[in-house]
Amino acid sequence: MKMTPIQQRILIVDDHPIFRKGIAMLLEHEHDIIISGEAETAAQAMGLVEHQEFELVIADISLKDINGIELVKSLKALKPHLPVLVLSMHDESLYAERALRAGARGYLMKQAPPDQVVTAIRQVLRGDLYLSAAANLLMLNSFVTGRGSNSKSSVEKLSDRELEIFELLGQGRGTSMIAHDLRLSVKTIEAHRSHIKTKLGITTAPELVRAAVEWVTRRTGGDD
Amino acid sequence: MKMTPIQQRILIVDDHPIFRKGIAMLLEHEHDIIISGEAETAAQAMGLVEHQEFELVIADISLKDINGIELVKSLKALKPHLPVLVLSMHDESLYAERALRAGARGYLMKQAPPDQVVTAIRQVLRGDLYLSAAANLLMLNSFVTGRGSNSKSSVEKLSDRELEIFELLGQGRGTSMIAHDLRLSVKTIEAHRSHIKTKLGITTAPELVRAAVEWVTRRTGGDD
DNA sequence: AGATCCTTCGGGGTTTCCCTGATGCCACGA
DNA sequence: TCGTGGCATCAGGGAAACCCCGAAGGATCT
Repeated sequence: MKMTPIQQRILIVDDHPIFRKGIAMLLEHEHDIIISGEAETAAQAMGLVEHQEFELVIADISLKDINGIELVKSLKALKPHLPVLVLSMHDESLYAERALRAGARGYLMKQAPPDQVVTAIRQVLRGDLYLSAAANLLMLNSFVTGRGSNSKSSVEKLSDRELEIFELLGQGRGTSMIAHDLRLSVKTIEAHRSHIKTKLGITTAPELVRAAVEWVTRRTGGDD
Repeated sequence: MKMTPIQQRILIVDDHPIFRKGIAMLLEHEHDIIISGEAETAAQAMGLVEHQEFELVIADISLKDINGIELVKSLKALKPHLPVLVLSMHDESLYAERALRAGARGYLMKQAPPDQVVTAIRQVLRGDLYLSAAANLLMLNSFVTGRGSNSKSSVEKLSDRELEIFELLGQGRGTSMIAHDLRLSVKTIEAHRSHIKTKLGITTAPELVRAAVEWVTRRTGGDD
């Protein structure tokens, strides 16, 4: 019998098996923490959360079915007190802010050193917020300038849902495909497209796709 | 002393520490394989390869300093017989072809199941090529149709007119716009689009635009 | 309590997409 | 010289996407 009275059960949501292994390895020597669930998609994650108890969810931003931000919202709706730590692969303050607004309790980039990851997990488990240093600065910046103002890359002005659709457009997905992915009406996607165009000052459909593709490749294959 | 006569030394190049841990965990029980080097950037990797001996390099596509493809080329220049296994986040065809052309001996996506990763490592160590199933199909497509002389970026197969239209598509021009620009019938542009899609192995309209945009941005702001 | 987004859709008209041809043109080889 | 085949040009017609309207239920902020 050990001294550890309660083990903190964690659910990992990430579509990269190797990455999940990495987290597992990090927590190998933290005996009071145990990974008691893994999911590759948001849908799987929701299913697990419904039937099992967890003390923490670690979720990636980019999942296959839906955006990680949406997953955070869904989780909040189902289990308001279940803390979520959000991981993202390529920094960007954009997602940090959205993640916290959606109810996440922490935000961390995957480039973070291992000890920082453990720190973040412990901090969120304790009930605190965790923001990595880089995200921290950017958050401050965006609070000072007055919350979602203009000076940014104008993609900032998109809502969560709009951004999600913008990204899918940038991956070469068509309207009806996206509607199917998100289980929404084609009409809804059309409305979002229209709103995105307005916000970005774009007038034609092909220009919208071009902007989306360039934005996605800039953050996926880019240097920034 | 164990029976293992030679340990295969591996260098991992990836800017995500957690991911490197994940690979390490996968190879924990493969006693003839050892991770004897880790690097976060291409520059670091080159430094290590100069001073140490490795039997295999596992490299991510998206690094901080330069593209992983360029790293493969540099490694080939320095150690022509050192095999490289390339990992990538979530795209598929675009980089697989480039990676192999640059001299990589294998291509794998990070979504791959753990056992597939081990298989890939062993296969490349043995001297074989490794292509994941999804990449496989796309490569076959481009080799079979390309056969012999070219097998270039497959955009080479487009006729002059088709290439012209492809470029305009990549600039975000719509069908009717292009028709007007070139003083042609909309029907003609539609025919060209259709032919381009066939030649590039593309099935949907949005994918065509995405391919065109990526090609154009790579050509104007590009690397190779 | 009102204003303002966000998100979700429908109607209806216009445009684009896509499949199936069809017509000249030109080059290459049997 | 006569196919054969790629290239460029277009039409018809049905399906799908796009675009301009409107609208309703929520969330948030003032």
